[in-house]
Order: sequence, then C-alpha cells, then structure tokens
Amino acid sequence: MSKSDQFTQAVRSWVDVSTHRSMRGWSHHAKATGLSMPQFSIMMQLYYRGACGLSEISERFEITNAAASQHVDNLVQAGLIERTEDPHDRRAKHIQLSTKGKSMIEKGINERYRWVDQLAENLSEKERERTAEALKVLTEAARKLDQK
Amino acid sequence: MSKSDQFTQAVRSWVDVSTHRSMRGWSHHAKATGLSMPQFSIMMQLYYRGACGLSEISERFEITNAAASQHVDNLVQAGLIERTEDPHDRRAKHIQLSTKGKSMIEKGINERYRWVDQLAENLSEKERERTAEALKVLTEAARKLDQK
DNA sequence: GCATAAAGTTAAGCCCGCTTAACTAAAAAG
DNA sequence: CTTTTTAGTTAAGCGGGCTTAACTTTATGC
Repeated sequence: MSKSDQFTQAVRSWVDVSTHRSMRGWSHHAKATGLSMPQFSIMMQLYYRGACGLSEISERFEITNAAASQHVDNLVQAGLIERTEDPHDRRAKHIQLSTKGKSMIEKGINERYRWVDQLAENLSEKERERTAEALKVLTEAARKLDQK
Repeated sequence: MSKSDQFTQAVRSWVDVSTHRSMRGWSHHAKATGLSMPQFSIMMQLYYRGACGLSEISERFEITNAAASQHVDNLVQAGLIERTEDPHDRRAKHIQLSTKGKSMIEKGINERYRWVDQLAENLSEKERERTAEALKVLTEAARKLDQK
C-alpha cells in the first residue's frame, strides 16, 4: 500500500465510523422529538445558517415553495420556529428558530456528540493532543475545498 | 479552553464537515440511481454486513417483515439483489447483492470518497502521514466503543 | 404426530411528503 | 400607472413507506 493509499484508507475508515455514529444519534433524536426527517433538516439548517426566507429553504432542499411552506407551517404550529413578515419586503417572510426550537437542537447536538467524550476517555493525553492537531489540519483543508 | 475541550471541539468540527460531505454524496448517488433512501440503506447494509435473512433486515431498520419484504421485492425486480431459498431452513430466504448491485454500490462508494483524494492533494507529505496516524488511533478507539 | 412457533408473503389502508395549479399580495420595470 | 415579476399560501391529488391482518409453508417442542 502506498503512502497516499494509507492516508485515503485512514480517512475513509474514520469517516465511515464517525458518520455511522453521527447518523444514528441524529435519526434517534429526530424520532424522539417526533420530527420527520425533512422537518428536522430544516431545523438544523436554520440553526447552522441562521434565519432566512422561505425560498431559500425550498432551494436548499430542492423542493417547491409549496412543500417548504407546508413544512414551515407545521413547525410554526409546533412552536419550534417563528415566521414573521420581513419589514423591508412585505412579500417575504423571516423564518427563524424559536427559543424552544433552538434549545431542542442544542440538546440534540449535545446528545449526538456524547460519544466523542467517551472517545476522549479512551485516549491518553498525548494522543488527544496529537489527534486534535491532525483534525484541525484536516478540517481546515476540507473547508478550503468547500470554498472552491 | 482546556485541552480536553480542544480535542472535543476538533473532533466535532471534523465530524460536522466530513459527515456533511459524505451525506451529500450519498443522497446524490441514491437519487442518481433512482433508489429511495430505505432501499439504498438496505443495499449498503448488504454490502458491508453481507448476506442475511429477511428478518435481519426488518430488525436492523426497525420495520415490520412486511415492509422489508416489499423493499426486497422491489430491489429483486430491479436486478440489484438476489433472493434465494436457504437450503438449511426452507422457510428462510438468503438475501444478497447481485453482481450488478454490488458494482453499483462500489461505484457509489468511490464517488462518495472522491473528495478525500482532493483533500490529500491539499496536504503535504508530512501532514498526510501524521493525520493518517492520528485517524487510525481514533478509528480504533471508536471501534472499541462499539464493542462495549 | 400434533400443536405451536417462526419466516415470509400479500392485500388493504393510512399518513406524509411532494407536486401542480390557482390564488393573493407586494415589489420592480416599462 | 399599468404590466410583469417575485414571495408565499392553499387545495387537490399522487405515490411511497409503513402498519395490521390474514395467509402459506416449514421447523420445533411436547
């Protein structure tokens, strides 16, 4: 195996393991809160990318405005997001997480990453330092890829 | 920020970035092949865990035998999996990927991980070596967690 | 050997996410 | 100021994934 292959293989293995972990926690949380996958995805997106209009939601998920509007409506009725009129353009809506919705997502994120703490316990101080360094390098490189 | 927090944060950031990448490729491939998400998940599972009976599928995905049977039926008709009688227990079925199905998944996996190669190009030889080492440690630790 | 349990299948029906189509209201363009 | 474009909503309807219920076939337990 060449050195390049070793790198590729190491990344693949780790991504497999961590994605599996992450997804399992994710879908578990969605189920526990009674949210469907699309609803949950919209919440997550509002959390990470902040408030937006309805069209942005339909574009990002590649669904029609009608579908997005229906999802948003359900989430508003559940008290998880707020839909207000955009003061600058009264056609548009300003959609954002409510306090309740935000804390629900944050709780989910914490649960979703609890295994990382367990992982930390299984490593020595030195290992934690070295892996943290390595992951920073990787994350940075991946972010650069996104920008291109 | 304590050293432990630094580790946790580094892992979280990387998992966020890589999961996002991985999932995007994943859902793209599912769409491109015309498979629904449950169908695709069943295929992936057959690829990684090997042949199994129908009940194992319904247990793993927490659906009824009826639902699993319907999915399997569709995949059989698409020529992606094979459903044969188990010679040892004629009630049971032996479900496995067909050649066509297997190559479809492998093609998907390669596409899904192409960004890792791009990542490799953005790193120096030394960085690749060090990160590969670190990821091996992490993957190993994560696998141990699974076993508990 | 007969009752019971286990592995799958099939059919009927529900719910949900999505689409199209028709609509309202506001902004932009001419 | 009228026309066109843009943002969003609502209603009707399709399709898919799932469940329950009834069934067949094969294995297992007294």
